[in-house]
Amino acid sequence: MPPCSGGHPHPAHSLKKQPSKPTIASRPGELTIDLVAAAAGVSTATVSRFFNSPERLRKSTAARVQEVVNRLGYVPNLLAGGLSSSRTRMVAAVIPTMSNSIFSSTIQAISDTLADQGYSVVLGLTGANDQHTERQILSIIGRRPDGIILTGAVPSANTRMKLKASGIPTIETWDLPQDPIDMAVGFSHEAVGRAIGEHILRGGGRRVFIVSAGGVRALARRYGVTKMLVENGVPEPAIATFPGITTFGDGRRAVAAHLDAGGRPDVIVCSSDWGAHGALDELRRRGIRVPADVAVLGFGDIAFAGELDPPLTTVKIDGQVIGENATKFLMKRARGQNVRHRVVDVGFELIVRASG
Amino acid sequence: MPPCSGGHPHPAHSLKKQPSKPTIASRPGELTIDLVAAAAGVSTATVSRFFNSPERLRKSTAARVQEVVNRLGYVPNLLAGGLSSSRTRMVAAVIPTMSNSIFSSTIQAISDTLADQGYSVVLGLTGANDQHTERQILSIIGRRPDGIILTGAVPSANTRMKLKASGIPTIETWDLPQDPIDMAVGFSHEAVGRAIGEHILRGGGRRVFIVSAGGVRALARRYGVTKMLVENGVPEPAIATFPGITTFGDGRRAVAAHLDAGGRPDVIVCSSDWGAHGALDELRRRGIRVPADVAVLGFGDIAFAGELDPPLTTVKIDGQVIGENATKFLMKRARGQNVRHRVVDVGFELIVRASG
DNA sequence: CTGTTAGCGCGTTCAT
DNA sequence: ATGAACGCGCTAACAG
Repeated sequence: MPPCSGGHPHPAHSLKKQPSKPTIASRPGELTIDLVAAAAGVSTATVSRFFNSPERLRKSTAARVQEVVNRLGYVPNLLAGGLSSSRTRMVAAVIPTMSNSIFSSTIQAISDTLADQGYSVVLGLTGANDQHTERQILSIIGRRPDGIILTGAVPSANTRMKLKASGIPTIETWDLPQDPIDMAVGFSHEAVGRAIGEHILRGGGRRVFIVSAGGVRALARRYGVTKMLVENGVPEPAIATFPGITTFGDGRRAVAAHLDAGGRPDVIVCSSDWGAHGALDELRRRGIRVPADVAVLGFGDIAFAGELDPPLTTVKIDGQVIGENATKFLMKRARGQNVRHRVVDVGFELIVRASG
Repeated sequence: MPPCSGGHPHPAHSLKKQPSKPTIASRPGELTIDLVAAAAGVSTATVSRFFNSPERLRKSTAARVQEVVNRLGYVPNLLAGGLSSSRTRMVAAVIPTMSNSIFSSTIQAISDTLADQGYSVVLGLTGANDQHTERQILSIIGRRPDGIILTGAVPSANTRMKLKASGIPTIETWDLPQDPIDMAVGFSHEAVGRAIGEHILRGGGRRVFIVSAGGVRALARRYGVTKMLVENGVPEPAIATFPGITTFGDGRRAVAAHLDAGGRPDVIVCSSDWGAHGALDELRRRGIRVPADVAVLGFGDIAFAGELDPPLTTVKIDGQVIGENATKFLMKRARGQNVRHRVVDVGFELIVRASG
């Protein structure tokens, strides 16, 4: 290490009291709009317009700016832009986890629709049991996104208030809350449950076994199924619950345990296709035929649900449509337009295949 | 609607020329640090310190600020904070897609490790074929994150330059680039291929069929396998390639087509466990025994690889460890420390199960 | 331990 | 069609 590596080693003897040799907070080399403007021989406003409303520049001016921007490799600081304009071109997506999330199609659709318009997605992962929802949402509000999309996470009353107070357009998805924070795009989980119940009734099933996740959404579906069955004289289903998403292993082990304990179901309802997949697998190993001996129903219509053996009967939710609707809401709001119908029911589809 | 709802309904008759009744860019109700400071009877700096270095405040002062913050529901504007401090407390994660991505464990780990420290993750989805990598990365650079983590995406030479020029710490993951942009955490795909090749040699396989994705990583693995086999007198494998991730359906159909075309492999190597899963399924339908008639190998060790029938032999990468190492790098850099070994090989593990 | 003050880089009036 | 100047909300010296 050299004893003296350049710069001003002895600032102590600087003359007088320089009123403001300002502290350099940013990296020294940082390229700013002023530098670009100077290099192009225009004002900063012109460079700003070049990026935000190029149509208002004379062609020749735009070309000149373009050239300098390319040559210098200037990338506008969106932080500063956002602070100045209070439009950050960010939307926040709050989901429980990354892993085999049923919500990935929604996030993907949001990102895809918004990327063209220069928007980015900030992720808020709350954990399977929503332990960290409040913290994540606070941190997100601090970033002042142009919109917040909640999917899967169920905010506490306190958090809901903070969201409302923030004034940030908020969209709850994958559900139809009784009292929306702001806007909502989803479907009724209870209605899904009822549809499954009706399907079971049509098939004449009577000994129903439900493998379910623990959240409020899965609970609503369970409730729909059970209500429909009980109201029609079918005995109340047996239930196994798991925290978080029902996995392949969960489905397999739940079925194994139930059978080993003497259960003889004629219908197995799983709260995810993963669980149903595991159930199918366990049944096959035991030589129990599907659907001859027992029907198996899933939820989600994952990519290969139709390619399983036998193909899986399940409920399909169009996560992409949910995402697209959510961004439509956001874009409207961004344009200052008022959204009339603040709740959209995208429905669902019971896809009957060979498994039940 | 009341005809006149307060405020200054007739600003036209304001006296003289107010030098600057500044335009209100932000929402009128926006709560700022100054308002909080005033309400607490302290200076803005004190409120700032309350959030960023509370230990430097007298307990009683902190309590007073705390009370006001709670009562008013103040959430600091991280945009302004980031602009001022040039630390945004954001890290960007660039990945191809959300859906059944092998990288989700890495992103999850990054988010989990960083959430405590107030960091958020911005997502850059580039598409399966990296069409939009450049645009996404530019938009990300504009947000001045404290770090950029590249996983799966393979930036063009041009984009690599922009990343370098940006001065933002950048970590390439899930690979060991010959010429890293900055830092890297990953493993050698070619080495994985060689390990698979060795495993095949040990098992005596000679008619190998490879179902592979199209990207450069999968290509490297394929190359490793092929080289190892050919160097040891095994005929060059047959190959079927698919763009993007190899899915369940891809695996199933590739195997079906290969068999229908007269292929009689004794080893099937898939570039994802999904593909291997599909292959297993197709083989079972055709009454071909695994591993007696043909061995099946996967890649990724997805959650239920060990629960398939038969359990799947595959290569396990610890995506979580990759994510943790990446954030370690970033945190070191954030503290201004220099990172000594800028490339970490996390290795991989060949997990031999019953399928081959 | 606390207050004062000068920018951070940009969008946005308001002139011209 | 372009320029000048202010301030978005906050952090970081520095002074006390």
